[in-house]
Amino acid sequence: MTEPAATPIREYGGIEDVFDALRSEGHRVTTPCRLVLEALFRAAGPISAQQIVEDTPVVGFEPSSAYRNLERLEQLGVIRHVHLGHGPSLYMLVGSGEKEFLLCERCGRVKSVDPSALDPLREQIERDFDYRARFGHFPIVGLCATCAKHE
Amino acid sequence: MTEPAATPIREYGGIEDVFDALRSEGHRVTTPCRLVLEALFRAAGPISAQQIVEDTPVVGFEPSSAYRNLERLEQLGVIRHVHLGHGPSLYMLVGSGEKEFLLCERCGRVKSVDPSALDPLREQIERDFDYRARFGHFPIVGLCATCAKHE
DNA sequence: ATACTTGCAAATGATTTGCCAGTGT
DNA sequence: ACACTGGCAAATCATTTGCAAGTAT
Repeated sequence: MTEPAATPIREYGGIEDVFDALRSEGHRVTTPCRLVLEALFRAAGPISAQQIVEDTPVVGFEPSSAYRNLERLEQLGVIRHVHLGHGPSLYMLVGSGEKEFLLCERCGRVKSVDPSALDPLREQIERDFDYRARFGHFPIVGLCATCAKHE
Repeated sequence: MTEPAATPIREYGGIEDVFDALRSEGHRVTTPCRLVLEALFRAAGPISAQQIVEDTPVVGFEPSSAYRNLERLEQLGVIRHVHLGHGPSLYMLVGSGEKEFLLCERCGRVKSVDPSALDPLREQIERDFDYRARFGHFPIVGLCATCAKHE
């Protein structure tokens, strides 16, 4: 692994701040760490570890390194992941608008909503079942309007 | 695979009816098919393919056969499965009280509830998001009362 | 300098598939 | 009889781990 980063990501803003924050907390900002974060900054939405590696044309950038960095960054609260049905975990940056998800298990479409939009639901679940529901890690799964009609 | 079935399951009632139903629809009731169904009839709750094989001391009963039969039986509507967080799919008989689930992602505890208990929730989700939520295949995930306190 | 990280290969866990032999109807 | 199934081995997919070599601080 000797190539420079694929693209300077400066224009997305913020990534250097993440590097600084990591360093100031005593963590090392290594090449794979940077590549993972750059891919996540580049991404339009939640992406898999495999996508992160594929979207990064740097020889020697290994899935295992991506996973190790994803785990570390998640523990540090920089990123998080969601399980959308079957399929791999999808990772995203924390902070850029916390979201919770509704997944259509027929067409796979994902609706991202503001947690506050689900608060009434959460309250009802809390009241009825004494559970604090969270839909940011595992989404609400069902059928979207379109697919519900086709059933 | 030449051994007789591990245990006669007659006392659980109903399994012979399932065999008859399968045969009358032109499906073959083979040894692995019986073993899978027997394990599911025996089980207290949803169990994994691995548990099914482990709970069945019949040499030559292979995971692949268990999976093939689980898939078939599911397509026939005899069984279904749920994804409880990480970990393998858990299979159960259909009909013996349809349930939907709430999973505590901290302690792993699962609460099974009658679908009707979630209908108000479903209505709210339908109203607010135009989604028909179903929690029988993917549960509601969050924190149970106990774990919510410890957070 | 040195502890933390990596690259790479091999292991893991859940599940699937290929293929030919076996069996339920 | 014969198509549907099974056993078994190997493949797949997502992810993890072991370990010696590399590197960020």
